[in-house]
Amino acid sequence: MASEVSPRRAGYYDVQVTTLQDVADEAQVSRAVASRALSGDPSARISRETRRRILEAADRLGYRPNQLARGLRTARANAVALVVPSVTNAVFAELVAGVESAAATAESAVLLAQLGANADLQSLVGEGRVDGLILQRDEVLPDDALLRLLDIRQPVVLFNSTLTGHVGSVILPDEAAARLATEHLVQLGHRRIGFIGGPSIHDAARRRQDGFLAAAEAADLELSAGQCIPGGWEAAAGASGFATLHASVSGLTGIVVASVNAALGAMTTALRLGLRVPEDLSIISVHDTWSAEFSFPGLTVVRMPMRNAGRAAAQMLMERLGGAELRDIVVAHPMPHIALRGSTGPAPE
Amino acid sequence: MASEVSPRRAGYYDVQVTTLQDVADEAQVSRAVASRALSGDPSARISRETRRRILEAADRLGYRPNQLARGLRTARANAVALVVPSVTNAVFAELVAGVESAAATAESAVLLAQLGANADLQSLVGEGRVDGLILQRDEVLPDDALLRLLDIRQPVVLFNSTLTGHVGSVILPDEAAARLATEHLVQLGHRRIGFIGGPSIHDAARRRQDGFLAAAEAADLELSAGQCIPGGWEAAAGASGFATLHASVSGLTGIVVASVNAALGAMTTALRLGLRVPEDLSIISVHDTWSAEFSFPGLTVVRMPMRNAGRAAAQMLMERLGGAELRDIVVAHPMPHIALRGSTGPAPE
DNA sequence: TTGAAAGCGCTAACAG
DNA sequence: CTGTTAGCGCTTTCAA
Repeated sequence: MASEVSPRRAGYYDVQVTTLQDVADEAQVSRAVASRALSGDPSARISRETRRRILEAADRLGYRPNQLARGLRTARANAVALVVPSVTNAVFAELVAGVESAAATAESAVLLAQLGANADLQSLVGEGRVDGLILQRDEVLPDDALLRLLDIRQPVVLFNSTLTGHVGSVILPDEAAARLATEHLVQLGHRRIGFIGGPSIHDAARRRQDGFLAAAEAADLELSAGQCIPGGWEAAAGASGFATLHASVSGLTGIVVASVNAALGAMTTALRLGLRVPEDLSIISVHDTWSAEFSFPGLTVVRMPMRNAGRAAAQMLMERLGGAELRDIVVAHPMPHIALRGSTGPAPE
Repeated sequence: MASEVSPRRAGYYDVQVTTLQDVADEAQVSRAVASRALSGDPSARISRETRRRILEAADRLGYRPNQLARGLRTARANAVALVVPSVTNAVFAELVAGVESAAATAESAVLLAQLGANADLQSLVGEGRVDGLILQRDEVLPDDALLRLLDIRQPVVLFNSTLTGHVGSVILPDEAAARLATEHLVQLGHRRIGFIGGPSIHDAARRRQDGFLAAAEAADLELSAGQCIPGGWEAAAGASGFATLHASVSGLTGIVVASVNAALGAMTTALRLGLRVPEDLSIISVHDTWSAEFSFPGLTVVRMPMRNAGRAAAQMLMERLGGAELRDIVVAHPMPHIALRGSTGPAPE
């Protein structure tokens, strides 16, 4: 009874897969009915028996819809792209997980991509492979260049950046996180606290600096020039940032670093300079990764709701594809909270 | 003169993009000619003047080919997937770069994906989005399950695994790397050297263990039971591996760890146990990452030709798509070599 | 409840 | 050298 999977014409088209037609043949119905039955749309009126036959046939033949054909027909790729500066950055592990979980709910695939030097979203998004994207800007692209980059037909959700002229951002509670980090050191008795920020181009970096400054002011800390400096997100930036800080400001007993990779770089530099952590110097940072857990000493960090932010970003994008408008939202749940490890301790003396 | 970009029918198809037809209209030629001119195929005989007009029109209209339509027509997605256990693992940074560079040469896109618990290559590859894939197996999937997973129509290049019943692997010089690492410790005077391997399920782990054992034998080291143990690729595995090793074997002055993340976990555990690195214990590992550079002490590692291996994998896959056969190859260029950092030093006494 | 037909954007065979 | 035509696999009217 089971009919053969139809052989395709030879020639340019020789990838033989089970098509909808094969399923329809097997179930003795037309393509149209098979399509409706498999779409899962409950409003499609199909007899119980026919639907069963079709589903069985599809199952027996191992049918998978061709997403290229489907996408061509419906003008929907059923995929979104998650674009980050560097996919191998452990900071993104939970972000990716959040995005994937929300996308899976909407039966959309997630394509990961890096925002390389030859940043060209057009080639990614302009060729129909994705319906929209979630983008984390990198350290170097200035606002106007980013805005030009975003001048595409597809919706874009910015991850942890707001941009004048663009609506659709998912923002983390950066200010609160940096404040919390600073307060932690203050509570441990630190009075001379330095701050190594993110790339000054990045608004998240500004928010974290604001958080540091607010907490410093609230605690009545005096900040000398050069005690609060810009840096970057990566280890090298943290390393050179700490070297600068150490050379220009004396007597620091604690530092807040805007991001975890930079903090690891800063801590290593401090240790190499002969400082003891946390006896001489406490270090705390924002974001959690396995590398913070497995550094020595373990790095105390403020955990951010990365997973939920990723989920929110994907959800908002999906809703946009369903017709809703993009908005700017803050994901503050769960609130930033401290993962206490070994890099912070009481201020010396 | 410039004609309007044609408005599409309203309805389900309302994504308005510039199509080939628009370019053809603008250049006053047929779609077919426009297609040939834009394909870049030099054997397509088109008058210089016509080609110029078409290229200009495409440029003026910002034409981008719809890859879904193209893929549907040619049965080629012009994309390959790179599937790894965890995209955020820094070990893959160079692998990704290598794959992307080779894919770019073939004008193929690279889609990154994680081999999650719900490992289902079918949904990735069976729906026409990619022409083939490069796969790095994870720690848990046994051979037979992997083989079943690979039972797909599209070609698969395995990264650093060989598998009976599957041809098409790109292998690193694991044995040489582990041997080199061990020899490095021997040259520093170490005689009691432990080994924390990868997941025993993984043939790369076996090769690295073989390298360790070969070097140990060549140097006439005596190995007591439990001195060479299986572990895993990640930090937690290295941490517990070291704890086991430390508890069961006394007097070790050096350890070789099969992979860098695990080595960082092992080193941290050693430091937390009060051992000094490298004064009491030297640690060396295979693979390089920024985290090895920025650990304290810096982790001495054996660098592997990850970038070239990635490039080779992608190249082989592209050639397969062009009709060639898959093979099993070893990428040993540049040869494994040591990046000397602070975690290794002369044996104590 | 089902089927016939059209067509998404593109490329390749073939004819002119 | 250029145009006509057909059709990749799918979904969605529209008519039966």
